[in-house]
Amino acid sequence: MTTQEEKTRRAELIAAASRLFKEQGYERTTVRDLAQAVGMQSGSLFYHFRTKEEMLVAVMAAGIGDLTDRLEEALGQAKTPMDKLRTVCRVHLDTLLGDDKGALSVLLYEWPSLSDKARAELIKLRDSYERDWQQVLDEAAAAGLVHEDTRLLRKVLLGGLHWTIMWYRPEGGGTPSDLADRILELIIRKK
Amino acid sequence: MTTQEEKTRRAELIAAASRLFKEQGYERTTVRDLAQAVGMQSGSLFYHFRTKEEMLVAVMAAGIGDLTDRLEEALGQAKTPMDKLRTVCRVHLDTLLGDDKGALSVLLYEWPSLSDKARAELIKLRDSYERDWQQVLDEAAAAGLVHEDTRLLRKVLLGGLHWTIMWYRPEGGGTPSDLADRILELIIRKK
Amino acid sequence: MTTQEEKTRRAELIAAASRLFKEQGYERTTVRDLAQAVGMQSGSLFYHFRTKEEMLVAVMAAGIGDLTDRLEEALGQAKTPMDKLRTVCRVHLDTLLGDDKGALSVLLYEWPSLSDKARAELIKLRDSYERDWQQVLDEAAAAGLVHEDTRLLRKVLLGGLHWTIMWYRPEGGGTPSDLADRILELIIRKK
Amino acid sequence: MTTQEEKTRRAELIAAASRLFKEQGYERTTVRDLAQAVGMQSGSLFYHFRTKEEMLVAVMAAGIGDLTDRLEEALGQAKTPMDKLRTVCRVHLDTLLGDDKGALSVLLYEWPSLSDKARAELIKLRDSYERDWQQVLDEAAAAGLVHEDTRLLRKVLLGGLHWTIMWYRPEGGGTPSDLADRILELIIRKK
DNA sequence: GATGAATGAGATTTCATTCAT
DNA sequence: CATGAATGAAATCTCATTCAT
Repeated sequence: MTTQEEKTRRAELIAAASRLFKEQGYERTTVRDLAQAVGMQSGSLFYHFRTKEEMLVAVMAAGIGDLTDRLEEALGQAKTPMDKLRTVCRVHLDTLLGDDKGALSVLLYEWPSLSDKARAELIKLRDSYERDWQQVLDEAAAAGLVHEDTRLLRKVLLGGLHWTIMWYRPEGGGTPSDLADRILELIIRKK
Repeated sequence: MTTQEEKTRRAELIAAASRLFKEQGYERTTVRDLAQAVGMQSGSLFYHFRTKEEMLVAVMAAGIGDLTDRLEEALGQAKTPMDKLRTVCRVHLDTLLGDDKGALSVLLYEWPSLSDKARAELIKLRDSYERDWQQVLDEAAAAGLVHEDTRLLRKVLLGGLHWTIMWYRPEGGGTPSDLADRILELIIRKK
Repeated sequence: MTTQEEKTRRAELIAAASRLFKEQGYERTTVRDLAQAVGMQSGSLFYHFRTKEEMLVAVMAAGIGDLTDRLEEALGQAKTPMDKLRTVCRVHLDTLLGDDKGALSVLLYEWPSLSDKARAELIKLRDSYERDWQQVLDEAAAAGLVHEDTRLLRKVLLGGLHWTIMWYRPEGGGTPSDLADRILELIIRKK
Repeated sequence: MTTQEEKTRRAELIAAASRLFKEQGYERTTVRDLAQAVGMQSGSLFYHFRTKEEMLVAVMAAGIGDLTDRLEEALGQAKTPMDKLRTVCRVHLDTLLGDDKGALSVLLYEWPSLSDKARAELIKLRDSYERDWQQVLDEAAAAGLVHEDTRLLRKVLLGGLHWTIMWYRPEGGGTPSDLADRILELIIRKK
């Protein structure tokens, strides 16, 4: 029960932090902003998290964990290399640009705000996500769908997708999935 | 003479700010850090710049201005669409990853730190740079070298290039120009 | 209880600020002075007041509010026009020159230190006090006690009273009430 | 010649300081404001005045000196006690409220900004002015025009006149001389 | 006489964090 | 679990003043 509520409160906090860190940036978001967003006093936050950075880490970990989960679930239903390729791109943009809290964009753009220690922890999670991507790209390359330098392709394509957050506007820009498909077109080799 | 020295001092300050903002981020760099880097007292900074943000803007304006200059000069010597394509990518990565002060990476990654007013000023400069890119991509598409959705391609390719700063390491990664060529390969259509 | 303590702490701060602003002037009083006077760190002040100016406004509002309260209470016990006339003068000088914290003299002499916004808020309070004066003077004029240009008289007499703070010395100067009576003599017509 | 120009420059500075100290207050006026108002750099001020306070003293001394001069000249032409009474009031308000630079109001309202040492110097000048007033009031009392407690009357009347600067507005308020006459009415005994 | 650059002390304010209740 | 108050270090910025040129 207590644990239940604890989980709830923590989750609320992480959701609020995601949103605020995304909107205003980590450094510019104060502990008071965070507390106010969930209706508590700033001192109370420190019952749930030991430091502000711990909140940032929690947001990021939730972001990357959630993303990986979504990806693996979606990949389970994709059969062909082409299907899988489409899936990785769509899931990435749906998560990044969809109207969820924004944990993924915090992960990307507040990376330099992390201390070295915190970074190490998160790198593992990120690597696991990128491993999934790597597999999909390798299969696609084997099928002649994309350039065979898949390690480079992974980094560049992910970079291109990440950057969409700087310019994508839902109004008149199509859905994130549409955009993912159009971007994929740019790097697909003719069959 | 006076103007000369003024330029020198201001330029020194901008160079130091570029470096520090890149290394530590804008928010985490204090005016004391900045002052110390050029050997003055923190109060003296404000003789040259009215606010810390004004320094950020100066760094960014210098970064994008310098980049545009370099690009236009280099494009003057490029003849074919393919040459031009290679040029825009190379100049971009040389500037971003080369061992200069890092003004360009500050421009990219501290964009959210700007006030709306400051942003407006810089958008003009950025647009001018992107217009050059657009022309090159349009020519390349006309020659069948790249996908014809050049507006999207511009954004995605630039995003991919921008992101290299997150993972590129000079040791064993080839030169920035090499990397530019390899990235270009990923989106070039067969001739 | 909490409210009680809150009130206490805030009141302490206002009292200290009254004294210091009176003694040294608003601009020359630092927040460190203020904090030290109540035994806290300078940063802690900003838990209670958002800015230094907010403290000035609080001092002034307390000063004028207190003065109006005293006046209205005292007027309740005055019967004749002459009694009332004596009352307004006495209350004014007792408050201004009496050994309370000095909020009223801060109100008078730091008026130009206020921002326009803050001033507007206080003008209402001041007007309410001057309305009480106006009534008393009007009654006195009707009774032939003072010159009938009561609006001018109000301003000039109040000015004369305000200015006493520049020269009144308790030692050998009589009490503030005595002084009030003597000043009143200067403008009384008919006995 | 040099002395001539020196005088000119100094006078310019004092005039500008009068105006700025009156408009913004002494503490809120920066040395840069002052310098800019006469078209020089802030460092150059210190050739003419050793400190900022020295400028304040110069403004005040000029203010009180000028006032005394005007008064003594005007008194020379006044014959009767009543004439003289009118003269002291008119000269005072003309100088205080007239559209000159405002040195007199600076004298009155920035008095607390002075260091003790500077104050001592100015007190002499002020006393000389008040002695002139005292004589006029004494004559007037002897003639039965005003209350015989002339020392108190001097202080209170001067206070009332000083305070006009807080509320007098040229538009629709009559001239300063008119106002002086009306104020005089308030304290004149029946003829 | 004047300037431009710098100084350096100090101002207000911010904010993550602590802790008694 | 939460609060309200406070801490204290540090941040940006201000400004009278100095001084070499």
